[in-house]
Amino acid sequence: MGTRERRQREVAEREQLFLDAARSLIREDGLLNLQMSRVAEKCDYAVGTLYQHFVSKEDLLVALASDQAQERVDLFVRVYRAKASTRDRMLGFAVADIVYARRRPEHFRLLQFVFTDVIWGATPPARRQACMEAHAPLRQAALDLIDEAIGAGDLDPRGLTPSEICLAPWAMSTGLHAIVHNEGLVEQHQFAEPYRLMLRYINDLLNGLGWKPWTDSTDAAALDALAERLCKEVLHESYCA
Amino acid sequence: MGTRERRQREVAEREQLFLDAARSLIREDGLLNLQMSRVAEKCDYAVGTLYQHFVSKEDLLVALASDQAQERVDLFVRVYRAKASTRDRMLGFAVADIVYARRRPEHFRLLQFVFTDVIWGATPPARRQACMEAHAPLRQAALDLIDEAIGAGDLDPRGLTPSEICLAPWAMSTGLHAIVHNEGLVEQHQFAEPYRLMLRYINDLLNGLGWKPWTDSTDAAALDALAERLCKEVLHESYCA
DNA sequence: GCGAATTTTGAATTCAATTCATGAAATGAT
DNA sequence: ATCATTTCATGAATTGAATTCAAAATTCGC
Repeated sequence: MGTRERRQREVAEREQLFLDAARSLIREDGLLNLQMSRVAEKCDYAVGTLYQHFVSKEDLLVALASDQAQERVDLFVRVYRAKASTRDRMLGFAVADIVYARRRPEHFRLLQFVFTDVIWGATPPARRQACMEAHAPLRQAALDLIDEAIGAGDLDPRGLTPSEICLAPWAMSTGLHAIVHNEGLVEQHQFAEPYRLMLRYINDLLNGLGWKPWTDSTDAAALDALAERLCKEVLHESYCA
Repeated sequence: MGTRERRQREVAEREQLFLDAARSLIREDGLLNLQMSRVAEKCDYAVGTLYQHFVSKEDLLVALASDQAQERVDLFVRVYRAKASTRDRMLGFAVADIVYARRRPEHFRLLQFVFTDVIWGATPPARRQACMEAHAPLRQAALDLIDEAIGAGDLDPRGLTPSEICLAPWAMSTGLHAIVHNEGLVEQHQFAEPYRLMLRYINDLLNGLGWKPWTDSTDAAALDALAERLCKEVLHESYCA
């Protein structure tokens, strides 16, 4: 009978409603001021109902991070499938992140917060697992591309596993997002265009890793053009938003 | 009269007492379980007294992060002053961080947490300022070294400012610390020796940035030897602890 | 030693997260 | 359709930790 399924769907819809409400409240008042009762109120449900979906505030935050991951994954997959060299596509992942960071400025701040051990450690294992799984395709896309590059002879792993190679740009972009999304750090040091720098650094890193073809990092125009092209053709979005 | 100064010193000592107590409680029970009343209790003071030093829990955490920075700064300064090529010293900063991360495993987790905008945003401006200043020498050491390298012809900035060059390894190491110090990420992907990888990535990055002399990243033994040497001679610490 | 000023104290307050007794709605057997 | 049963939604009440603040203790200047 379809009754159970309908109910299941309604519950899923309500969960999405809560997540959207939380996201919108975070945009308005910041993560700092998010209150569970406000989330419930905004959806015209009692707090108890909210707690049937998320056993704690941490649970809600991690669920939200997982939910938002899908959109980022979609961008990564499009880059992975793009018609371009392995190297351009690797850089393209960074471009995808730049686009995504602009579209959802709160996302990386949320990610940074939930991956803090204070929050992560207070989150139920099942939810953590789901969050890891929601993000896994990002890594997988990078790993697949690395495999492809090795297979095509574009990249000599020189003793590293694909997973280890993947870690390098991952760390670089994680670190940059963390630095950029922190008021106080940027405002103090005033990096003109941190994300433009990110592309250059990753390009340098890929050169250092020996990913062919070697590409001149000095040629900012060429990097911009590549980013531009990927944004337009692959992500259907303008680069300088 | 020395009365005021004595009192001032007593207050400073007590502040240190609180910070040490907080650090020790965090080591025992984790950041998640830190309670202001416990910190006060552990020092045999009333909570109110604790609140004369730190206006909020966030304030205490940021103060703790600032306090711990000094030790890390000392390591950086020793590396900066070491007798070694500019390039070896740049890598040496990473070695210093590795040593420091081993000595104070909680430090990077705390840093990651306090630089979260939830915590940072709830911290009084004066304390934030102090925290930035406590960390500034790390950056300064790197900047000085970069200037020296450019001056000595070891490094062609190729259009980047020293500050921008500095950002690259900074982001890389920030990102790696964040990934490494997060249970769940490492445990899942099982990177054998993440910090050994860090040296290699930074080495690759320096190659990519064109920092001379070009150094073979494949030669793990050479990197280990350098790390070993720096640990022993400069940091007076064994590398494989 | 004495009153004013400063500091310390910890019980009381606050405030958001979380629980749970209650009643409402859905289900399903008769 | 009716009633017993289970399941679900509710929001007032509870909890627990951060924070406050009036009273007590201490220090200071004379």
